[in-house]
Amino acid sequence: MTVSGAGPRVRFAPSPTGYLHVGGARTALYNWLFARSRGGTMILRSDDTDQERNSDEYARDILDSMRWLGLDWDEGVEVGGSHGSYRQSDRLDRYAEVADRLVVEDKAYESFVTKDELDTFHAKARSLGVSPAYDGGAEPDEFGAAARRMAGATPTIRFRVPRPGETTFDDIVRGEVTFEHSQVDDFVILRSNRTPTYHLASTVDDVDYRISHVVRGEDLLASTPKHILLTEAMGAEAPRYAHLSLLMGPDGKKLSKRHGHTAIAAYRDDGYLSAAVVNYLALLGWNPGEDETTVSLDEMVERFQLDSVSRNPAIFDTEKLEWLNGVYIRALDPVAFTERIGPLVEADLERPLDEDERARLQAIAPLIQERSKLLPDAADQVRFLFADVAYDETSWEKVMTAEGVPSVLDESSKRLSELEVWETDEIEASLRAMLADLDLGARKGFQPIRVAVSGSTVSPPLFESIEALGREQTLQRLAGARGRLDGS
RNA sequence: GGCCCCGUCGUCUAGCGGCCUAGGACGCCGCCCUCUCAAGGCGGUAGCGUGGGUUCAAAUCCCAUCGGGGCUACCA
Repeated sequence: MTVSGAGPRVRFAPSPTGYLHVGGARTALYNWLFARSRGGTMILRSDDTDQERNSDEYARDILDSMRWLGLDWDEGVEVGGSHGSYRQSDRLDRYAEVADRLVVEDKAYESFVTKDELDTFHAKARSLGVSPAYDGGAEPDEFGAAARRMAGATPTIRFRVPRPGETTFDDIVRGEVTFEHSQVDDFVILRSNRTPTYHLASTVDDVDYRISHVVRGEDLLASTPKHILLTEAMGAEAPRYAHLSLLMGPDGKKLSKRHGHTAIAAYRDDGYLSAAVVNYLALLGWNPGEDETTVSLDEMVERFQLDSVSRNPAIFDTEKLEWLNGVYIRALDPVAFTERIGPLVEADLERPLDEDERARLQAIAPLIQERSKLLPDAADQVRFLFADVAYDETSWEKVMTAEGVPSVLDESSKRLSELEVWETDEIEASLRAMLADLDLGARKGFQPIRVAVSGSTVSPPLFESIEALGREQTLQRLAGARGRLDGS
């Protein structure tokens, strides 16, 4: 029996300002693994306070991608929960209320300083080589703030960072980290349009929703003292933090579009299996132990340890992902595999497969299954079975111009036409007998047939392919190749 | 510039003072298997950024240095 509230409460809080990318997905995964391995609660929150950049399309994509990866959530967007809305845009009043209360308690104050003035302040500080923290002390004299206040301008609300002082916290993956308050600006918590900044909204939610562990990207490490200070100002106890290192591109730079796909959905669309993606993501910063590489979500849940997550930034390199995808494709049940590739084959052919074709596809499926790293690879490999032969010129040049090819085509055609049973074993026996009679090696003898039948030097195993193709088509293609030879 | 984080094969990582002649996986190379291509089997290539310490002993601890990254918004 599960006691409510016994385990940790974690949240994944993406902003719908972009697709769910691989870095975010890894953060989501680690949050999920932590919750699931500790009997905790996974919460999905939408940090949608940036009106300008939000979009429904992104919001949709994030949810779809999460579900595709198999990462579910117990509370949050679309599933609800006992804490009200899990969309920050629904809680704007709450954030303003907290900000106002902090002002009343003198833990925050109204500020009329403009962004430009502060930029100047920071630039000056930097040129002097000193820490650039703004503490509100210069207001209102040094700036035009007094005038603005008199003119009735709407202020921002800034948090009053206690000075002097420092904030230290014990990060679960990084260990003890300390920030001097002299490095922390009195930061804006409520904009002049009464809208909350990330720091306020995120912190208020973490407090209100009783988040016990904040697992997020390292880009937020330096913001953590702000969040802790805010939390304490609200009279709450700060959660434990775990900052995950960032994902890099192959060149060691921050991962971005120019390194290839960063959106999870793009991997799904390219024919990756979610199990492979999730497995690969898990490996980026965590190892299952026992020299193991291939692990299911269930196995990960069993072994996951947040404090053993790596501190090193990891480079996202798709080579290993591709290999893993191959592993998962091979592990698929043949029927399931056929069901996955069927639609891809039909899309490729731009027509539906009929009953007979489906059966033939199912028959060769196991053979192409072990030859596919990506699902669409499979469609490429079986195209010749359902469409007209398209000769690959390089392949043709390579094998069809050799001596003795005409006789191989003629002879194989003759023998196959005389075959009584159209089955792989019979086909192979007959063609091997032909090899012996013609005194040809397997390579020399079979490659022309392969090219004639499949159009390429690379194909699924020949005899099975011939069986799947059927006698009529096989003979027709053998003759077609023969004709092409004579014609050229 | 300032503050903070990080530094083991090309890549992801194991390692937490002697078990390290540094292990595994991907990649790459070779061999085997073989009707092509894969898959599979076997073998190989390649690394503790650098310099100082501490210690009988350091990849493991300390310092410095170099390198990479993050933050430094009325963006999240």
